[in-house]
Amino acid sequence: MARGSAKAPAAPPSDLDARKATILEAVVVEHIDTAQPVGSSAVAASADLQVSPATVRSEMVTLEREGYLAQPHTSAGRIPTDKGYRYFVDHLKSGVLGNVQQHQVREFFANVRGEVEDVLEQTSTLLSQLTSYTSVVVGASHAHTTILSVQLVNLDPRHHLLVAVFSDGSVVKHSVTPAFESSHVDVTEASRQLHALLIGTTLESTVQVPSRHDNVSALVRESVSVLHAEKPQVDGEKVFIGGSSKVAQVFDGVETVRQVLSILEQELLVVSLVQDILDQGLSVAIGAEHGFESLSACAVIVAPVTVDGQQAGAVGLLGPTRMKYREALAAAEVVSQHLTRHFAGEDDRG
Amino acid sequence: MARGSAKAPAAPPSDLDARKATILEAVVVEHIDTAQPVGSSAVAASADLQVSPATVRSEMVTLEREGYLAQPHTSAGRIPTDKGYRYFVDHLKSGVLGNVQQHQVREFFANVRGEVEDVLEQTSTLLSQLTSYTSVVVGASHAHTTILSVQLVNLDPRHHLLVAVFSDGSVVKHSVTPAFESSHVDVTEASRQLHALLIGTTLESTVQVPSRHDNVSALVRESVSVLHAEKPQVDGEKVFIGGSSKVAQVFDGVETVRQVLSILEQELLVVSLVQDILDQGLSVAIGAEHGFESLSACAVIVAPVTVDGQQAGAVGLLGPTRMKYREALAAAEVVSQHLTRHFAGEDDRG
DNA sequence: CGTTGGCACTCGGTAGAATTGAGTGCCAAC
DNA sequence: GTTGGCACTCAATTCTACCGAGTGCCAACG
Repeated sequence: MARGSAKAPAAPPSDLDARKATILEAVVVEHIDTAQPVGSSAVAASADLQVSPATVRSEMVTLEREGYLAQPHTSAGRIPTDKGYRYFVDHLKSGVLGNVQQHQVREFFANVRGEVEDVLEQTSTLLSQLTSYTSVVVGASHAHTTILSVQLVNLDPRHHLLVAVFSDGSVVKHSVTPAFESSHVDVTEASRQLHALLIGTTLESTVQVPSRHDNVSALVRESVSVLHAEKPQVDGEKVFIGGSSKVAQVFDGVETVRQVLSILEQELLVVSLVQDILDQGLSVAIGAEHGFESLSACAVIVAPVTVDGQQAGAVGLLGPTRMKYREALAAAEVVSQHLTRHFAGEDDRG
Repeated sequence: MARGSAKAPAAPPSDLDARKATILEAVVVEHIDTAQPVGSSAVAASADLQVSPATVRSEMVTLEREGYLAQPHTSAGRIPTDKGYRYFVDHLKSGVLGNVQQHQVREFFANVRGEVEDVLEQTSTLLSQLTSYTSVVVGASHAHTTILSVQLVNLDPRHHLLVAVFSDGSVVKHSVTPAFESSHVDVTEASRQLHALLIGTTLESTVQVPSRHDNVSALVRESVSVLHAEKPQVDGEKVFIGGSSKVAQVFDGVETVRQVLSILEQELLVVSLVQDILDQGLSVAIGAEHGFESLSACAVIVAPVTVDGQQAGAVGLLGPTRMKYREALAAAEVVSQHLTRHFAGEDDRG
């Protein structure tokens, strides 16, 4: 913004005139870099607007009154508020990844192979290394994928294992422990029936379960219900968190570190955090924009990963509100695209 | 030690006389409690030995000379060295868990159900809550368990999924992506052959793979090799880490926190750390006793979990060298026993 | 001889005072 | 509207003094 030689006063979509915008940007950039309050003279020097510190100062009072900047105390420089960061991010020209990092990403995706889970896990590590922030990779739900294979395996007379394979290559296992004992033959038969019953269905489709009262039917009923109960529980979503040690470098204050780690421990929270942000149509959530009280010192960047046009997962980055948005956004963007392409490629490779 | 009315000078297995031992113990206890250097008068007051601070002091110089204690600086109290902690731990009468916590553990194991992985994960959370330290639960390797079921599922013509179920209820999946395309029929046949070939074997046993050159045989060969390659890779060991946020509370110094988290991120390291300690026959590793440079500020407590007398996993706790050994040891002990019993119970429940 | 009280000494931690300096707000002048 | 000048503010730094916990040493004591 205001970087180009904008001649028309065609103000940016928001309500700041060009000069205020430039000043705000300068403050944000500088503060992200130094973590210090930034003063008028620094702004006057850095930005290419040819005005004196005094002028900058008077603009700053306005910016402060309007909530974009704050002063830790009188006689200190200004720091951006969450609103200030928000403006900055909204008006950010999408950055480009550094060459080294671009190379690193390409390298990674050229060589990565193996199970989806492994890829996602490694991706989270990659993303964290790229950015020095903690990364989050949320794996796709397989709610919509069809079942390719179901099998009931007999562990012991009243202890069986239901194993289902989905068309996206994911495997779900669940124990089935009915109150009655079953013979090997019964289990095999149940397995056969389950196979016939469930192949080609999704976890969302309803199936006609047998209502007879023999052991085999009971096994089948229990298996089906166990399998379908799986869905709302985890929705098949896996979370991979990379670089949680970065939290300790990037935040100051033990208490903040503890709180952030504590959230990261709870995978369900992380999933819903990421999903919330995506649902809001955002790619960045700053401070209180996500509903998490204890993450108010954080900014979260997310980028969806799509398969067949459907959102099937996401990558995210978590850092302090003064994180390097340009780089981090670029990294998340690039990685999510590569990931999307990776899965697409995998699907039609055969 | 020295707590009981020991009449004989039957010294403890190590080389400290009773009074030195008492003093050392007092210093350790106090320092664990307060995190401060402890002085001679404090020791004289706390321990039930009826001597003056001066005497304590003169003993302390000896203890320091012998490497059990250290002084942060002149005119400060003493701090235990790793050797001091070691002595303390070696002579620790095994403590008992608090009532509340005992109850909590019993409650937990009475109600816990579900897949092994879930149990282990929840156990790690439990253990961390019990102790306020970060916990580690290492899941059993299934190298020795037999294969109950093998299946090759056709995802697309050159993309298949090998799913194996083991007698311990674990499931392994692995993609098989041969260079050639295979029909559905071929895959089904290969699946059938694999089943016949592998059922009842372990990952360690060698099997006679067909040497013919048709597609099906090739599929079978590739599947078998892929499955057996699984073994050394991960050895089926899963790691669950609970309460990593505790790291931030329990250690001081951002750098330490970062280093510890950084280690915890690398699951393989954690596994080998735990295994190393167990292999040494220890239940506690203090400071440099485990080989990990960056964990020199830590103590690690481990307790094996056995199934059928075989070590099949372990639980662990990670804290600062000045951790509450008695409680933590008791917690690890109790939880590992419960876990052992849990798995035993599960096995013969049917 | 081991134990003890006494005592001088050390040195980190704290509290207060003085100082510095970055940065502001205001204002008069351009 | 912009600017230089200027008085003012206040966190951070430095310095000083001092306190006191704790030590090491020693002479005396049973």
